[in-house]
Amino acid sequence: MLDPNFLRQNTEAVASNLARRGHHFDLESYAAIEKQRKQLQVETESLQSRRNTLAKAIGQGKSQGDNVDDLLAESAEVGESLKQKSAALEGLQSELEALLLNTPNLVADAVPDGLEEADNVVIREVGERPGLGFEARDHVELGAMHAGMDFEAAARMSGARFVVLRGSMARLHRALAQFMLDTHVNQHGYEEANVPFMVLPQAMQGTGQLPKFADEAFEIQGEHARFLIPTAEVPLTNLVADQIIDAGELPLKWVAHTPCFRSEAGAYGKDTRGMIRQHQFEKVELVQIARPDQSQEAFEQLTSHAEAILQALKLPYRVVALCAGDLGFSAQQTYDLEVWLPSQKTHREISSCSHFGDFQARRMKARWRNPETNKPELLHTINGSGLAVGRTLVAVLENYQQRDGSIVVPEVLQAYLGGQTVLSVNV
RNA sequence: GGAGAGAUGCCGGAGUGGUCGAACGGGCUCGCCUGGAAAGUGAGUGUGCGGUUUAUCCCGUACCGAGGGUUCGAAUCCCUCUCUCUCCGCCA
Repeated sequence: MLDPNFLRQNTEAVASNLARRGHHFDLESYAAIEKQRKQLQVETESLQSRRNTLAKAIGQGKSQGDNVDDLLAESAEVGESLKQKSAALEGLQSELEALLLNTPNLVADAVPDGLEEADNVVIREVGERPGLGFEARDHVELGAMHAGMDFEAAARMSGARFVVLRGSMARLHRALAQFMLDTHVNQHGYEEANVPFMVLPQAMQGTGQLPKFADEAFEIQGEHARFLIPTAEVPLTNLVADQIIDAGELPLKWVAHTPCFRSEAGAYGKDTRGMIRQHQFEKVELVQIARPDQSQEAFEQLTSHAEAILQALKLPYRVVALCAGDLGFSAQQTYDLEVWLPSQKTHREISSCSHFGDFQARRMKARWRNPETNKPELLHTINGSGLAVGRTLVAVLENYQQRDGSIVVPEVLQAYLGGQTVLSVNV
């Protein structure tokens, strides 16, 4: 959520910033609502003030045996008009809140201009593409050769966009997740967390998935509304919701391995083949909660932590700075990490690292106590995939495939597979 | 699933209709004391929103788990919900 105060005082600057990402902020209707709100709030509060004064006087008068009929009469009048004013005010305030909840974050200055994917800027390219010397098979084909990916069985029980992994594919998938967790915990100083996979609507609102993107998440039927998490960002970031964190504890660095559930509404016909876009996938997620003056550095650092996994796996990738129009709703700045897929002869997103500034923190009421002011101030939140496990599996299979379809096990994973160095087709 | 108890400020814990933003204790901050420290001692110590100012100050308002109600007036009374704890049952 944007700072309402800042918005009030810099409305046009906000509107032109949001225009960078292609969001139209309706200046006129905002100004109209805001003007009414101000007037109504002043009126309401002065009525409340009058009511409090009267109530006090009535109490005192009664205790002294005075006649308080006049005061009671006025109080009844005040109560009546207060009822109307406050109802009107409430309506306006929720209108304003709805507007704010549906307004995306401001775009950081460093973000490149542009409205489409084509305007994204490649910042660096790392690693060497494998010289296979033969036509690359895609992961679906490789999975089939290893009898390790059963899309049909998954479809029978769960419908489209699911997969059953078996044997070496399941084990390789698990090894990847374990390796990522261990690396972030042991090398990068993150605390491992195991979190709920279902959350209440307010948690989804805190990180920005609600109210605007309800149709992209799975909602649980039941007594209470709950959502399957679309990413561990939601439970991890919400760890600081409604909290005031001591300065000494910052930055908080969390990592969690969770399933992620996405309805992929609006993605019909896109990536229908294979494991690239599923309703359920696994991800190792990094989250940092930082003080504002250190958040930019934390963002760059977190990105490098995600990159470290790709580097350790010796997967070729590139870092892309998303242009303003391609930024997610809550993000002020985002780097995507895209891994090279030989079968598609292109880079595909395998991680997205974003800086949210205080946008999520304001929604969550996540604050820290600034020792300089001794006041609670909003935190900054940062997160990124480190990495998407399913897509990493795809990348490993495709980049490490041999002519006969066997897969060389990346060195760092061998310990997780009992020392195995190759996954052969005929086993 | 059944029975009961509870939810108050950074923490503990009072408060059962008015002068309660909330006693008291602890903690913390700033002083005093001291060669320094402990002990002692004095003062201070919530947040959101709005107005004003915009560096503060100040004023108003709201907040005692959440939402609704009764009342001139609610932390205090009533209703609903959520969460926590204890006992029983069930269960991975």
